[in-house]
Amino acid sequence: MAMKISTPHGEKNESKGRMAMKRYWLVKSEPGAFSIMDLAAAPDQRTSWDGVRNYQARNFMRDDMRIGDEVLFYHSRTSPGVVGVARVVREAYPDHTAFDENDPHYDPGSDPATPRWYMVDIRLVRMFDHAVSLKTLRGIPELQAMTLLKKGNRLSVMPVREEEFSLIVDLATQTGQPT
DNA sequence: GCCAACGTTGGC
DNA sequence: GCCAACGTTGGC
Repeated sequence: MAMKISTPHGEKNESKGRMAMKRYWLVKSEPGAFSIMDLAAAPDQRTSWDGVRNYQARNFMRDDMRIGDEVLFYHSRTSPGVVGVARVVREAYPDHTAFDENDPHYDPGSDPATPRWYMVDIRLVRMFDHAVSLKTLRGIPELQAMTLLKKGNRLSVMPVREEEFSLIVDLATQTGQPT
């Protein structure tokens, strides 16, 4: 009997011996809570992306994020914009901060036997010399389909198209960037 | 600091 | 299952 392989998106990215397709993401953080400077200063320039308490964001991390995927690091609220790139270095595992009643993200509904919340680990790849501001992103026609730019969007972990990722990295590399 | 938009909760 | 109330996010 032949083994059937299916994934949430119907892609054969786990067939044996086949290279998995690399994906691109964007994660948000309020710099007051955890900034890209904090990531740069962390041991091994690495952190667990804990505290996500939104099911859609959790599903992206738990079901779709793979080691090697690249991640745009976005600062929200304070001078909002993309400030650098990170990489997924560990795939989803239970977010233990949900079990800690002293943690601000404690969730009494999540118990260790059946964890409700998951996190991945990311490592800094590069910090941009010049942030690509939200205002700049809004001015670029090719980026208008991004979830990030949708009105009222509050997702803190979201997929990004490869072309969007590349374009934003290119913008960060250009000089004379309006801020 | 304001407030619109959103996700979650809970009464019914 | 509906939906009003509530707490949170995040741009401005």
